[in-house]
Amino acid sequence: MAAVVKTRISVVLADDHPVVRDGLAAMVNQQPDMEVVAEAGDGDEAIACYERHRPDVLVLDLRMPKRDGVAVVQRVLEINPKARILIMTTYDGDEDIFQCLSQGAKGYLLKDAPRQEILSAIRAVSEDRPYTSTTVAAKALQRMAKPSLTQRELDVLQLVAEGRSNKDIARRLSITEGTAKTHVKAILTKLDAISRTEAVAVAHKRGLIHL
Amino acid sequence: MAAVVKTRISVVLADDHPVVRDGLAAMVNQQPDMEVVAEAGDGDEAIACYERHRPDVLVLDLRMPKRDGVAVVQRVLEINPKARILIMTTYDGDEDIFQCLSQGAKGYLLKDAPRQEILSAIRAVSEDRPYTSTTVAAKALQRMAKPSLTQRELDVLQLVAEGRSNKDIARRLSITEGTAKTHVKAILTKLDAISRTEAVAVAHKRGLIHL
DNA sequence: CCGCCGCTCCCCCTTAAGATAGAGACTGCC
DNA sequence: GGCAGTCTCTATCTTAAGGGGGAGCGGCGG
Repeated sequence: MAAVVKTRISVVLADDHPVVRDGLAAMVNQQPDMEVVAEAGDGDEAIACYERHRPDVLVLDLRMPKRDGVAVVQRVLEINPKARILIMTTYDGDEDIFQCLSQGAKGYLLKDAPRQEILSAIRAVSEDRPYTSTTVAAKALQRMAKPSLTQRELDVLQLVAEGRSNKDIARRLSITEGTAKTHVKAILTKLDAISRTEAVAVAHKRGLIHL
Repeated sequence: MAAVVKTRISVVLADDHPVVRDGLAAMVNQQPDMEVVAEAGDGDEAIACYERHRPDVLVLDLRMPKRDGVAVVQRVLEINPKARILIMTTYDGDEDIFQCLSQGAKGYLLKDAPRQEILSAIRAVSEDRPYTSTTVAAKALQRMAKPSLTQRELDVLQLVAEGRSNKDIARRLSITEGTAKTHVKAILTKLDAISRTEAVAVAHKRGLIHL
Protein backbone atom coordinates (compact mmCIF):
# COMPACT_ATOMS: atom_id res chain seq x y z
CA MET A 1 0.00 0.00 0.00
CA ALA A 2 1.22 3.50 0.75
CA ALA A 3 0.23 4.11 -2.80
CA VAL A 4 -1.27 7.41 -3.74
CA VAL A 5 -1.72 9.89 -0.94
CA LYS A 6 -4.21 12.09 -2.65
CA THR A 7 -6.38 13.89 -0.13
CA ARG A 8 -10.05 13.50 -0.74
CA ILE A 9 -12.29 16.43 -1.47
CA SER A 10 -13.74 17.58 1.84
CA VAL A 11 -17.37 18.64 1.74
CA VAL A 12 -19.60 20.47 4.19
CA LEU A 13 -23.34 20.07 3.67
CA ALA A 14 -25.82 22.75 4.69
CA ASP A 15 -29.50 21.96 4.35
CA ASP A 16 -32.34 22.16 6.82
CA HIS A 17 -33.78 18.77 5.85
CA PRO A 18 -32.10 15.80 7.52
CA VAL A 19 -33.36 13.63 4.69
CA VAL A 20 -31.58 15.66 2.07
CA ARG A 21 -28.37 15.74 4.10
CA ASP A 22 -28.53 11.96 4.42
CA GLY A 23 -29.05 11.56 0.73
CA LEU A 24 -26.19 13.82 -0.19
CA ALA A 25 -23.91 12.34 2.45
CA ALA A 26 -24.62 8.82 1.20
CA MET A 27 -23.90 9.84 -2.38
CA VAL A 28 -20.73 11.71 -1.53
CA ASN A 29 -19.27 9.16 0.87
CA GLN A 30 -19.73 6.42 -1.69
CA GLN A 31 -17.28 8.21 -3.95
CA PRO A 32 -13.62 7.33 -3.44
CA ASP A 33 -12.48 10.89 -4.03
CA MET A 34 -14.67 12.84 -1.64
CA GLU A 35 -16.07 12.80 1.86
CA VAL A 36 -18.46 14.76 4.03
CA VAL A 37 -16.68 16.32 6.98
CA ALA A 38 -19.60 18.16 8.56
CA GLU A 39 -23.29 18.94 8.22
CA ALA A 40 -25.27 22.04 9.11
CA GLY A 41 -29.00 22.48 9.55
CA ASP A 42 -29.30 26.26 9.36
CA GLY A 43 -27.49 29.33 8.13
CA ASP A 44 -25.56 30.08 11.30
CA GLU A 45 -24.38 26.50 11.61
CA ALA A 46 -23.32 26.58 7.99
CA ILE A 47 -21.04 29.54 8.62
CA ALA A 48 -19.67 28.01 11.81
CA CYS A 49 -19.03 24.68 10.07
CA TYR A 50 -17.27 26.37 7.22
CA GLU A 51 -14.98 28.27 9.55
CA ARG A 52 -14.18 25.24 11.64
CA HIS A 53 -13.52 22.78 8.83
CA ARG A 54 -12.52 24.94 5.92
CA PRO A 55 -13.78 22.34 3.44
CA ASP A 56 -12.87 22.23 -0.21
CA VAL A 57 -16.52 22.64 -1.09
CA LEU A 58 -19.53 24.02 0.76
CA VAL A 59 -22.80 22.64 -0.57
CA LEU A 60 -25.51 25.07 0.40
CA ASP A 61 -29.29 25.14 0.31
CA LEU A 62 -30.65 28.62 -0.22
CA ARG A 63 -33.72 28.40 1.96
CA MET A 64 -32.69 27.80 5.54
CA PRO A 65 -33.75 28.94 8.98
CA LYS A 66 -31.96 31.75 10.81
CA ARG A 67 -29.96 33.08 7.91
CA ASP A 68 -30.82 32.60 4.29
CA GLY A 69 -28.49 31.25 1.68
CA VAL A 70 -27.56 34.54 0.05
CA ALA A 71 -26.44 35.92 3.40
CA VAL A 72 -24.41 32.78 4.07
CA VAL A 73 -22.65 33.11 0.71
CA GLN A 74 -21.78 36.69 1.51
CA ARG A 75 -20.46 35.91 4.99
CA VAL A 76 -18.43 32.88 3.95
CA LEU A 77 -16.78 34.82 1.16
CA GLU A 78 -15.87 37.49 3.67
CA ILE A 79 -14.16 34.86 5.78
CA ASN A 80 -12.46 33.32 2.80
CA PRO A 81 -12.72 35.05 -0.57
CA LYS A 82 -11.52 31.86 -2.21
CA ALA A 83 -14.25 29.70 -0.69
CA ARG A 84 -15.79 27.26 -3.13
CA ILE A 85 -19.53 27.30 -2.75
CA LEU A 86 -22.00 25.15 -4.61
CA ILE A 87 -25.61 26.28 -4.30
CA MET A 88 -28.09 23.46 -4.41
CA THR A 89 -31.71 24.38 -4.05
CA THR A 90 -35.19 23.74 -5.35
CA TYR A 91 -35.86 27.34 -6.20
CA ASP A 92 -35.16 28.62 -9.65
CA GLY A 93 -36.22 32.26 -9.43
CA ASP A 94 -33.67 34.17 -11.43
CA GLU A 95 -33.03 36.72 -8.70
CA ASP A 96 -31.57 34.20 -6.26
CA ILE A 97 -29.42 32.70 -8.97
CA PHE A 98 -28.17 36.09 -10.05
CA GLN A 99 -27.43 37.20 -6.49
CA CYS A 100 -25.47 34.09 -5.59
CA LEU A 101 -23.44 33.87 -8.75
CA SER A 102 -22.64 37.56 -8.88
CA GLN A 103 -21.51 37.42 -5.27
CA GLY A 104 -19.10 34.66 -6.09
CA ALA A 105 -20.72 31.28 -5.63
CA LYS A 106 -18.92 28.84 -7.91
CA GLY A 107 -21.87 26.69 -8.86
CA TYR A 108 -25.62 26.52 -8.80
CA LEU A 109 -27.87 23.57 -9.42
CA LEU A 110 -31.35 22.38 -8.66
CA LYS A 111 -32.27 19.58 -6.32
CA ASP A 112 -33.99 17.66 -9.04
CA ALA A 113 -30.65 17.18 -10.76
CA PRO A 114 -29.62 13.55 -11.29
CA ARG A 115 -26.94 12.01 -9.06
CA GLN A 116 -24.22 12.20 -11.64
CA GLU A 117 -24.69 15.87 -12.25
CA ILE A 118 -24.52 16.63 -8.56
CA LEU A 119 -21.28 14.74 -8.15
CA SER A 120 -19.62 16.28 -11.16
CA ALA A 121 -20.69 19.71 -9.96
CA ILE A 122 -18.97 19.07 -6.63
CA ARG A 123 -15.82 17.94 -8.44
CA ALA A 124 -15.86 20.94 -10.71
CA VAL A 125 -16.28 23.41 -7.88
CA SER A 126 -13.60 21.68 -5.83
CA GLU A 127 -11.15 22.45 -8.62
CA ASP A 128 -12.34 26.04 -8.67
CA ARG A 129 -14.09 25.53 -11.98
CA PRO A 130 -17.54 27.11 -12.16
CA TYR A 131 -20.46 24.75 -12.63
CA THR A 132 -23.92 25.88 -13.58
CA SER A 133 -26.53 23.74 -15.26
CA THR A 134 -27.77 25.05 -18.59
CA THR A 135 -31.27 25.87 -17.38
CA VAL A 136 -29.86 27.82 -14.46
CA ALA A 137 -27.37 29.65 -16.64
CA ALA A 138 -30.17 30.65 -18.97
CA LYS A 139 -32.08 32.17 -16.08
CA ALA A 140 -29.06 34.13 -14.94
CA LEU A 141 -28.70 35.59 -18.42
CA GLN A 142 -32.40 36.47 -18.51
CA ARG A 143 -32.04 38.29 -15.26
CA MET A 144 -29.20 40.42 -16.55
CA ALA A 145 -31.43 41.97 -19.17
CA LYS A 146 -33.95 43.09 -16.57
CA PRO A 147 -33.87 46.34 -14.63
CA SER A 148 -32.93 46.07 -10.95
CA LEU A 149 -35.11 47.35 -8.18
CA THR A 150 -33.68 49.79 -5.67
CA GLN A 151 -33.61 48.89 -1.99
CA ARG A 152 -36.50 51.20 -1.27
CA GLU A 153 -38.52 49.65 -4.02
CA LEU A 154 -37.85 46.22 -2.57
CA ASP A 155 -39.06 47.46 0.81
CA VAL A 156 -42.25 48.72 -0.76
CA LEU A 157 -42.66 45.58 -2.85
CA GLN A 158 -42.46 43.43 0.24
CA LEU A 159 -45.29 45.38 1.84
CA VAL A 160 -47.32 45.32 -1.35
CA ALA A 161 -46.93 41.55 -1.39
CA GLU A 162 -48.31 41.38 2.13
CA GLY A 163 -51.44 43.07 0.87
CA ARG A 164 -50.86 46.48 2.39
CA SER A 165 -52.49 49.57 0.90
CA ASN A 166 -50.46 52.54 -0.26
CA LYS A 167 -51.55 54.47 2.79
CA ASP A 168 -50.49 51.66 5.08
CA ILE A 169 -47.16 51.32 3.32
CA ALA A 170 -46.58 55.05 3.68
CA ARG A 171 -47.26 54.88 7.40
CA ARG A 172 -44.90 51.96 7.95
CA LEU A 173 -42.07 53.55 6.00
CA SER A 174 -42.73 57.04 7.35
CA ILE A 175 -43.28 58.57 3.96
CA THR A 176 -46.32 60.14 2.32
CA GLU A 177 -48.87 58.16 0.39
CA GLY A 178 -47.82 60.02 -2.73
CA THR A 179 -44.27 58.79 -2.35
CA ALA A 180 -45.47 55.27 -1.78
CA LYS A 181 -47.39 55.59 -5.02
CA THR A 182 -44.29 56.82 -6.78
CA HIS A 183 -42.40 53.72 -5.66
CA VAL A 184 -45.25 51.41 -6.60
CA LYS A 185 -45.40 53.03 -10.00
CA ALA A 186 -41.68 52.45 -10.50
CA ILE A 187 -42.09 48.83 -9.43
CA LEU A 188 -44.91 48.31 -11.92
CA THR A 189 -42.80 49.78 -14.69
CA LYS A 190 -39.72 47.73 -13.90
CA LEU A 191 -41.61 44.49 -13.49
CA ASP A 192 -43.74 45.24 -16.54
CA ALA A 193 -46.96 44.75 -14.60
CA ILE A 194 -50.21 46.66 -14.83
CA SER A 195 -51.44 46.14 -11.30
CA ARG A 196 -49.89 45.58 -7.90
CA THR A 197 -51.28 42.08 -7.78
CA GLU A 198 -49.60 41.20 -11.04
CA ALA A 199 -46.42 42.79 -9.75
CA VAL A 200 -46.51 40.44 -6.78
CA ALA A 201 -47.00 37.46 -9.07
CA VAL A 202 -44.07 38.48 -11.25
CA ALA A 203 -41.84 39.31 -8.31
CA HIS A 204 -42.55 35.96 -6.74
CA LYS A 205 -41.77 34.12 -9.95
CA ARG A 206 -38.46 35.95 -10.21
CA GLY A 207 -37.56 35.28 -6.62
CA LEU A 208 -37.53 38.96 -5.69
CA ILE A 209 -39.77 38.20 -2.77
CA HIS A 210 -40.41 35.05 -0.82
CA LEU A 211 -43.94 34.78 0.42
CA MET B 1 -31.42 -19.87 11.23
CA ALA B 2 -35.04 -20.29 10.11
CA ALA B 3 -35.82 -18.14 13.06
CA VAL B 4 -38.53 -15.54 12.71
CA VAL B 5 -40.06 -15.18 9.27
CA LYS B 6 -41.50 -11.76 9.72
CA THR B 7 -41.87 -9.99 6.38
CA ARG B 8 -40.37 -6.57 6.30
CA ILE B 9 -42.40 -3.47 5.70
CA SER B 10 -42.29 -2.74 1.98
CA VAL B 11 -42.02 0.89 1.05
CA VAL B 12 -42.44 2.77 -2.21
CA LEU B 13 -40.87 6.24 -2.37
CA ALA B 14 -42.27 8.98 -4.58
CA ASP B 15 -40.33 12.23 -4.77
CA ASP B 16 -39.04 14.20 -7.71
CA HIS B 17 -35.64 14.82 -6.10
CA PRO B 18 -33.16 11.96 -6.51
CA VAL B 19 -31.29 13.30 -3.49
CA VAL B 20 -34.31 12.98 -1.26
CA ARG B 21 -35.08 9.49 -2.53
CA ASP B 22 -31.50 8.48 -1.82
CA GLY B 23 -31.71 9.87 1.67
CA LEU B 24 -34.96 8.14 2.45
CA ALA B 25 -33.85 4.91 0.86
CA ALA B 26 -30.65 4.91 2.88
CA MET B 27 -32.54 5.53 6.09
CA VAL B 28 -35.19 2.92 5.40
CA ASN B 29 -32.86 0.18 4.17
CA GLN B 30 -30.71 0.55 7.25
CA GLN B 31 -33.66 -0.56 9.36
CA PRO B 32 -34.02 -4.29 9.86
CA ASP B 33 -37.80 -4.17 9.64
CA MET B 34 -38.34 -2.27 6.41
CA GLU B 35 -37.12 -1.99 2.85
CA VAL B 36 -37.64 0.14 -0.23
CA VAL B 37 -39.09 -1.87 -3.10
CA ALA B 38 -39.44 0.90 -5.67
CA GLU B 39 -38.94 4.59 -6.30
CA ALA B 40 -40.92 7.03 -8.41
CA GLY B 41 -39.94 10.47 -9.68
CA ASP B 42 -43.32 11.87 -10.64
CA GLY B 43 -47.01 11.44 -9.99
CA ASP B 44 -47.73 9.01 -12.78
CA GLU B 45 -44.81 6.80 -11.85
CA ALA B 46 -45.98 6.86 -8.24
CA ILE B 47 -49.35 5.44 -9.21
CA ALA B 48 -47.78 2.85 -11.50
CA CYS B 49 -45.33 1.80 -8.80
CA TYR B 50 -48.06 1.49 -6.25
CA GLU B 51 -50.11 -0.72 -8.50
CA ARG B 52 -47.19 -2.92 -9.45
CA HIS B 53 -45.73 -3.44 -5.99
CA ARG B 54 -48.65 -2.92 -3.66
CA PRO B 55 -46.33 -1.81 -0.87
CA ASP B 56 -47.27 -1.65 2.78
CA VAL B 57 -46.55 2.06 2.74
CA LEU B 58 -46.41 4.68 0.02
CA VAL B 59 -44.28 7.67 0.99
CA LEU B 60 -45.37 10.57 -1.15
CA ASP B 61 -44.14 14.06 -1.83
CA LEU B 62 -46.95 16.48 -2.58
CA ARG B 63 -45.25 18.63 -5.18
CA MET B 64 -44.35 16.51 -8.16
CA PRO B 65 -44.34 16.83 -11.92
CA LYS B 66 -47.14 15.46 -14.08
CA ARG B 67 -49.64 14.83 -11.32
CA ASP B 68 -49.66 16.52 -7.97
CA GLY B 69 -49.75 14.71 -4.67
CA VAL B 70 -53.42 15.25 -3.88
CA ALA B 71 -54.39 13.68 -7.19
CA VAL B 72 -52.10 10.73 -6.53
CA VAL B 73 -53.68 10.16 -3.12
CA GLN B 74 -57.09 10.18 -4.73
CA ARG B 75 -56.14 7.77 -7.49
CA VAL B 76 -54.27 5.33 -5.26
CA LEU B 77 -57.18 5.15 -2.85
CA GLU B 78 -59.46 4.38 -5.76
CA ILE B 79 -57.20 1.48 -6.67
CA ASN B 80 -56.97 0.29 -3.10
CA PRO B 81 -59.14 1.98 -0.48
CA LYS B 82 -56.97 0.44 2.20
CA ALA B 83 -53.74 1.88 0.83
CA ARG B 84 -51.47 3.30 3.49
CA ILE B 85 -50.11 6.62 2.38
CA LEU B 86 -47.66 8.80 4.22
CA ILE B 87 -47.38 12.33 2.91
CA MET B 88 -43.95 13.82 3.31
CA THR B 89 -43.48 17.28 2.01
CA THR B 90 -41.93 20.67 2.69
CA TYR B 91 -45.19 22.53 2.35
CA ASP B 92 -47.26 23.23 5.37
CA GLY B 93 -50.18 25.18 3.96
CA ASP B 94 -53.22 23.94 5.81
CA GLU B 95 -55.23 23.36 2.67
CA ASP B 96 -52.97 20.62 1.35
CA ILE B 97 -52.87 18.96 4.74
CA PHE B 98 -56.62 19.09 5.05
CA GLN B 99 -57.19 17.74 1.54
CA CYS B 100 -54.86 14.79 1.95
CA LEU B 101 -55.97 13.77 5.38
CA SER B 102 -59.66 14.14 4.65
CA GLN B 103 -59.20 12.04 1.52
CA GLY B 104 -57.68 9.25 3.53
CA ALA B 105 -53.92 9.66 3.75
CA LYS B 106 -52.78 7.95 6.91
CA GLY B 107 -49.97 10.30 7.83
CA TYR B 108 -48.50 13.67 7.07
CA LEU B 109 -45.14 15.05 8.02
CA LEU B 110 -42.69 17.70 6.96
CA LYS B 111 -39.33 17.08 5.37
CA ASP B 112 -37.52 18.88 8.13
CA ALA B 113 -38.59 16.16 10.56
CA PRO B 114 -35.73 14.33 12.29
CA ARG B 115 -34.81 10.83 11.15
CA GLN B 116 -36.45 9.09 14.06
CA GLU B 117 -39.77 10.75 13.49
CA ILE B 118 -39.76 9.77 9.85
CA LEU B 119 -39.08 6.15 10.65
CA SER B 120 -41.67 5.92 13.37
CA ALA B 121 -44.20 7.54 11.06
CA ILE B 122 -43.54 4.83 8.46
CA ARG B 123 -43.96 2.13 11.09
CA ALA B 124 -47.16 3.67 12.39
CA VAL B 125 -48.70 3.97 8.94
CA SER B 126 -47.63 0.44 8.05
CA GLU B 127 -49.76 -0.81 10.93
CA ASP B 128 -52.64 1.32 9.75
CA ARG B 129 -52.23 3.73 12.62
CA PRO B 130 -52.50 7.38 11.67
CA TYR B 131 -49.43 9.49 12.20
CA THR B 132 -49.44 13.24 12.08
CA SER B 133 -46.90 15.50 13.74
CA THR B 134 -48.33 17.91 16.27
CA THR B 135 -47.62 21.01 14.20
CA VAL B 136 -49.32 19.48 11.19
CA ALA B 137 -52.29 18.32 13.24
CA ALA B 138 -52.68 21.83 14.60
CA LYS B 139 -52.84 23.20 11.07
CA ALA B 140 -55.47 20.69 10.08
CA LEU B 141 -57.61 21.75 13.02
CA GLN B 142 -57.13 25.41 12.15
CA ARG B 143 -58.28 24.72 8.65
CA MET B 144 -61.49 23.10 9.85
CA ALA B 145 -62.60 26.32 11.48
CA LYS B 146 -62.24 28.25 8.24
CA PRO B 147 -64.85 28.65 5.54
CA SER B 148 -64.27 26.72 2.33
CA LEU B 149 -64.16 28.36 -1.05
CA THR B 150 -66.46 27.12 -3.80
CA GLN B 151 -65.00 25.84 -7.04
CA ARG B 152 -65.95 29.00 -8.84
CA GLU B 153 -64.32 31.10 -6.20
CA LEU B 154 -61.14 29.08 -6.56
CA ASP B 155 -61.23 29.69 -10.32
CA VAL B 156 -61.53 33.42 -9.73
CA LEU B 157 -58.89 33.37 -7.01
CA GLN B 158 -56.42 31.73 -9.35
CA LEU B 159 -56.90 34.50 -11.89
CA VAL B 160 -56.71 37.17 -9.22
CA ALA B 161 -53.40 35.68 -8.13
CA GLU B 162 -52.12 35.98 -11.68
CA GLY B 163 -52.79 39.69 -11.48
CA ARG B 164 -55.86 39.81 -13.71
CA SER B 165 -58.37 42.63 -13.39
CA ASN B 166 -62.04 41.98 -12.69
CA LYS B 167 -62.85 42.77 -16.30
CA ASP B 168 -60.24 40.34 -17.54
CA ILE B 169 -61.44 37.64 -15.16
CA ALA B 170 -64.98 38.15 -16.37
CA ARG B 171 -63.91 37.75 -19.98
CA ARG B 172 -61.97 34.58 -19.29
CA LEU B 173 -64.77 32.97 -17.34
CA SER B 174 -67.50 34.26 -19.65
CA ILE B 175 -69.37 36.10 -16.94
CA THR B 176 -70.06 39.79 -16.36
CA GLU B 177 -67.66 42.02 -14.50
CA GLY B 178 -70.30 42.44 -11.81
CA THR B 179 -70.35 38.72 -11.21
CA ALA B 180 -66.58 38.60 -11.06
CA LYS B 181 -66.77 41.32 -8.44
CA THR B 182 -69.32 39.32 -6.49
CA HIS B 183 -66.96 36.35 -6.41
CA VAL B 184 -64.00 38.51 -5.44
CA LYS B 185 -66.07 40.02 -2.65
CA ALA B 186 -66.94 36.54 -1.38
CA ILE B 187 -63.28 35.55 -1.52
CA LEU B 188 -62.24 38.62 0.46
CA THR B 189 -64.86 37.86 3.09
CA LYS B 190 -63.94 34.18 3.43
CA LEU B 191 -60.21 34.85 3.54
CA ASP B 192 -60.71 37.81 5.85
CA ALA B 193 -58.75 40.11 3.55
CA ILE B 194 -59.39 43.72 2.67
CA SER B 195 -57.82 43.76 -0.76
CA ARG B 196 -57.23 41.30 -3.56
CA THR B 197 -53.51 41.46 -3.02
CA GLU B 198 -53.90 40.53 0.63
CA ALA B 199 -56.26 37.75 -0.44
CA VAL B 200 -53.52 36.34 -2.65
CA ALA B 201 -51.03 36.47 0.21
CA VAL B 202 -53.43 34.68 2.55
CA ALA B 203 -54.44 32.11 -0.06
CA HIS B 204 -50.82 31.34 -0.80
CA LYS B 205 -50.01 30.91 2.88
CA ARG B 206 -52.91 28.50 3.26
CA GLY B 207 -51.95 26.52 0.20
CA LEU B 208 -55.16 27.37 -1.65
CA ILE B 209 -53.11 28.44 -4.63
CA HIS B 210 -49.64 27.56 -5.76
CA LEU B 211 -47.92 30.40 -7.51
C1' DC C 1 -92.55 20.93 -1.56
C1' DC C 2 -89.58 24.10 0.37
C1' DG C 3 -85.37 25.86 1.91
C1' DC C 4 -80.35 26.12 1.35
C1' DC C 5 -76.60 26.96 -1.58
C1' DG C 6 -74.06 28.15 -5.47
C1' DC C 7 -73.89 30.95 -9.55
C1' DT C 8 -75.37 34.63 -11.93
C1' DC C 9 -76.72 39.50 -12.61
C1' DC C 10 -78.07 44.31 -11.12
C1' DC C 11 -78.03 48.88 -8.52
C1' DC C 12 -75.52 52.86 -5.94
C1' DC C 13 -71.75 54.67 -3.57
C1' DT C 14 -66.99 55.51 -1.55
C1' DT C 15 -62.34 54.83 -1.67
C1' DA C 16 -58.03 53.02 -3.52
C1' DA C 17 -55.17 52.53 -7.31
C1' DG C 18 -52.78 53.91 -11.36
C1' DA C 19 -51.31 57.39 -15.01
C1' DT C 20 -49.17 61.83 -15.80
C1' DA C 21 -46.18 65.58 -14.94
C1' DG C 22 -43.68 67.98 -12.38
C1' DA C 23 -39.73 69.37 -8.59
C1' DG C 24 -36.34 69.74 -4.52
C1' DA C 25 -32.58 67.29 -1.77
C1' DC C 26 -29.14 63.99 -1.23
C1' DT C 27 -25.62 60.76 -2.67
C1' DG C 28 -21.50 59.40 -5.17
C1' DC C 29 -18.88 59.60 -9.28
C1' DC C 30 -16.37 61.69 -13.19
C1' DG D 1 -18.69 71.64 -10.58
C1' DG D 2 -21.88 68.90 -13.07
C1' DC D 3 -24.26 64.66 -13.91
C1' DA D 4 -26.77 60.44 -12.64
C1' DG D 5 -29.49 58.06 -9.64
C1' DT D 6 -32.32 57.71 -5.64
C1' DC D 7 -35.67 59.24 -2.51
C1' DT D 8 -38.75 62.42 -1.37
C1' DC D 9 -42.96 65.24 -2.15
C1' DT D 10 -46.66 67.81 -4.90
C1' DA D 11 -51.04 68.06 -7.75
C1' DT D 12 -54.70 66.49 -10.87
C1' DC D 13 -57.34 63.13 -13.28
C1' DT D 14 -59.35 58.63 -14.71
C1' DT D 15 -60.38 54.13 -13.80
C1' DA D 16 -60.44 50.00 -10.91
C1' DA D 17 -61.60 48.08 -6.67
C1' DG D 18 -64.37 47.33 -2.69
C1' DG D 19 -68.77 47.86 0.46
C1' DG D 20 -73.71 47.11 0.83
C1' DG D 21 -77.50 45.98 -0.69
C1' DG D 22 -81.18 42.98 -3.56
C1' DA D 23 -82.74 39.28 -6.68
C1' DG D 24 -83.60 35.42 -9.99
C1' DC D 25 -82.57 30.53 -11.10
C1' DG D 26 -81.10 25.77 -10.82
C1' DG D 27 -79.83 21.73 -8.10
C1' DC D 28 -80.01 18.96 -4.02
C1' DG D 29 -81.53 17.17 0.35
C1' DG D 30 -84.70 17.32 4.21
